[in-house]
Amino acid sequence: MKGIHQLAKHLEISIGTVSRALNGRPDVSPETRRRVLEAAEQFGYVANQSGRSLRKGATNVVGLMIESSKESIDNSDNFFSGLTGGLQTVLTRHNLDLIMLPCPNDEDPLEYLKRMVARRLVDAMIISATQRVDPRIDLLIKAHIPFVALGRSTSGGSHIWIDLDFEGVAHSAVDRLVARGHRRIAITAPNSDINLGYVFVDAYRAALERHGLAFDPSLIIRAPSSESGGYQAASTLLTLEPRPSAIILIYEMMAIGLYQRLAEAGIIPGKDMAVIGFREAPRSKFLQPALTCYRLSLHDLGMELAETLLALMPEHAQTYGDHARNRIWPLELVPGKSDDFQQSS
Amino acid sequence: MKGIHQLAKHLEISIGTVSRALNGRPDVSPETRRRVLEAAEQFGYVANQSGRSLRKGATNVVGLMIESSKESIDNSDNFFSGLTGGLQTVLTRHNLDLIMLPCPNDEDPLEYLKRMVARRLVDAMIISATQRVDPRIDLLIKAHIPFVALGRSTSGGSHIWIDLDFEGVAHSAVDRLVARGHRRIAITAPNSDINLGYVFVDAYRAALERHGLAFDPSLIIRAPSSESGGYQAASTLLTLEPRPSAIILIYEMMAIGLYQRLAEAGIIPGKDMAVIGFREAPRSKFLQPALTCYRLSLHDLGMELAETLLALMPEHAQTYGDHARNRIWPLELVPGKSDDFQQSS
DNA sequence: CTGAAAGCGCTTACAG
DNA sequence: CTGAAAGCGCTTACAG
Repeated sequence: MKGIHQLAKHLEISIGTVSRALNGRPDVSPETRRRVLEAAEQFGYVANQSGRSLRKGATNVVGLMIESSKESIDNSDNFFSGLTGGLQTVLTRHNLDLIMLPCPNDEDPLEYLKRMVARRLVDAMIISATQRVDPRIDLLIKAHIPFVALGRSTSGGSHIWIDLDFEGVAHSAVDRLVARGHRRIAITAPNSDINLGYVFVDAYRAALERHGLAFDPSLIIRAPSSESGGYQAASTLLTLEPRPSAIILIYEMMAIGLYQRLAEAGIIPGKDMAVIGFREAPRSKFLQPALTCYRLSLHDLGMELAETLLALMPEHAQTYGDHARNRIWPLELVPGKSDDFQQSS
Repeated sequence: MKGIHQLAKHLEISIGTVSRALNGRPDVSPETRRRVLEAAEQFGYVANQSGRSLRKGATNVVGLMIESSKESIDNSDNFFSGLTGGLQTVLTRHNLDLIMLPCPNDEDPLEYLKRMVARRLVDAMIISATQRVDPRIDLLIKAHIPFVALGRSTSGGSHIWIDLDFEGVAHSAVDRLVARGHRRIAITAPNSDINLGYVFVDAYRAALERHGLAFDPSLIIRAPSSESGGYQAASTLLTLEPRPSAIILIYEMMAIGLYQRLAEAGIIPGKDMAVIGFREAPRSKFLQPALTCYRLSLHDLGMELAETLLALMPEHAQTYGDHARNRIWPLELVPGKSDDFQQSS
């Protein structure tokens, strides 16, 4: 005999009463509850999740899908460990556990997600690194699984998402550079179909237009979102004629490789070339000169993400109902020295 | 009606036969199997994990516990995304899924693990960042959960672990520096109770002894295992009298902050100070001068970890039985320029 | 080769 | 306030 039966037998009461006591039901005498709680603690009894889930039709687990094959994640500077902290702060309050579901590199993300959803391992889901066209969204909608997409997409439509304010960053960066006299401003863009690439490029274009600057497609430098990608991007940058006087990066780690490649060419960021990075990362502050970049609280973003997800879960909808909306997450400028370079035109 | 019943009804056969067909049992006619597989594919049917787990007494899920509060992990250069790839390569072959279990910062890791184990969310477990005294190990032994510890510990005893070859690195680094004439060699050590700190310091000490060099406790610089920790460590280093001519880092990201702090003091690694880093990281190669460090394949380590774990799981023990042993994982020297500095004594 | 039935460990109406 | 019983969705002896 094991599990709840064993505990019930030891206490000489029924398993129903044990269950009720453990689950905080009101219809249990204080004395019985005390005995049950005490015995459970003593024996380290915790309800078997499978039995519980099967009966309740819910797992009390929220999944965060991670695609480690996506370089944007593989290299991201602990984006997820920041995020999970915030998520858990909120989820824990409701006895929900967070698990991370890493999609194997050699498995199709859609198939992986399909499998996870069908198995009912989790009650709700967060997906990230949304693609321009992302069938995962259609799948989750069809499966009626509560979910929030971290990142916009052209897929889906009525689903809920939270995304970083790429437009705000693009406009802020372009404004800053234009104010310093720059007119040939390059940007990097991911060479994948990740949606943020489109958003960023479009916003950059709009910002240029606002300043009456012509859009030159050759100034969009496609490169992997990694340190090496930054190195590659700098190499490309150096071949452009006439050479741009400024560059905006879309991804935090690129600055590291870019600085290196520029140094090799004898070009000093902030002196000979204006550089604006993307998200502020622990590494950023050790770049010389300090990188101008944008700050966001991953913990707060994680909390918001959790609250938004809860708003979509029937059981918690009333508490978090007002969070069930799309949201653009702001980033705050952190001025550095890397864009000090003034262009005399 | 849902799940297997729905599928069985549609096919006009019993749920038992559907289950047998889906699970690849031999006692199903080829024609029936074909029909079942086809219908399952069409309807996207996948067995509910809770029902399955409850009946089988196994979840087919392996957990990897992550403590994001541990700075050694929080800052580690995507250590885990490398590892999970290797783990999944092996686990997928046996239809086991890997989930990552991030312990919330504000929860006691032991309590968290206890809860996860009691709930029977996973069949087996990998724990990492083992402490000198690590009650998680005793817990897992007592619970009879198959597990592998990534890292040694004084806890437990008969349990299975895999650990990096910190001794090998310490000896190799000291040998290299001594050969270049260095006699005052500092090392960094974590300021937590993580076991690798003890192993590393002991090996460093033994290596010094081997060369007839005196051990000076003031040359052990305690600092957080992060970029900032490297900065702090360099600050401490600069205050030591007489100043050490070489330093060995225990953690890959420290080099970044250390380089910065040394630069501020006008000290060039490889020229005025010999520096040897620990694990080779994507960032390392963008350090100037190139950091001498040690390489390991996280993917291979992940695979070995998975094979070792499988050896401990009753169902797979016969296939992987010979993997059920402790293992020191080797690292390979990657010579850079950061320790070129010769000390004329 | 297939079906009917038991039972994995829980939670929750229902009856008392 | 408590107990007895049903049933969540599966898998697997068992019988035929």
